[in-house]
Amino acid sequence: MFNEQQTKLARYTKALGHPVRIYVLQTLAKQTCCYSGDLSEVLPIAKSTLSQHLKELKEAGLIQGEIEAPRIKYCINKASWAEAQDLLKAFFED
Amino acid sequence: MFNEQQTKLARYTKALGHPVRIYVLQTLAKQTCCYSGDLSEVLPIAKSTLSQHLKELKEAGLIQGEIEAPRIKYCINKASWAEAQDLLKAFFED
DNA sequence: ATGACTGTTCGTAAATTTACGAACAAAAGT
DNA sequence: ACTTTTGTTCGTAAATTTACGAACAGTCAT
Repeated sequence: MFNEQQTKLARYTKALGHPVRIYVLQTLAKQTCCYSGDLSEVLPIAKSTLSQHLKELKEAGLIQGEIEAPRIKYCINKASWAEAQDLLKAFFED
Repeated sequence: MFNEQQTKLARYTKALGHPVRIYVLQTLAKQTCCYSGDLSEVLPIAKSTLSQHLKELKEAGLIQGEIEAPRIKYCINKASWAEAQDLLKAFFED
């Protein structure tokens, strides 16, 4: 029923659909990358909850985590980020 | 904790986060407007489910319904549509 | 007034989301 | 070895989302 673009767009926007995840993505997009702990210090939620949000963003493909023991450095996944941007651009340009 | 823009962006993207709602918005953005029945004929979901999705889009401000008895004509809410577009543009332009 | 048509609302159920603290795991430093 | 640091996973609970059919509520035509 739905084409690839519609499905992808829904997946990306769903991942964006929470203030915490918007904040995380803005932070990662501005500065290159950051650690989970950096976010945890600022955000008014439990570490475990943040971890869940990061997992969702990871599963949507928007971010990726690199191990930098004992921490994990999270960065934007530039390819997916660009794809989401393109899909949204096309979406609004109808 | 979150500013107005982040909250709004999350609200808009959350409303976009479902294939049915993406489809509806694309349809409304392409053609000027359409009736619930037109969508219902095409979409593989119950009328009542469609009605719920339309309600969500309405509550997010993205669409509006005009009574054209006995039907309801749904259209994009251009102001909110433009706002969502601007917020997303700014979001990706960081 | 009685049907036919359109779309919403209600009641319900299953799945998902959001959130927390506690427990756990991996790696580094002591 | 043991402790500290970092972050995930587990267990759980409450709220929300998605979906359906049935019932309802307007409006128009007969």
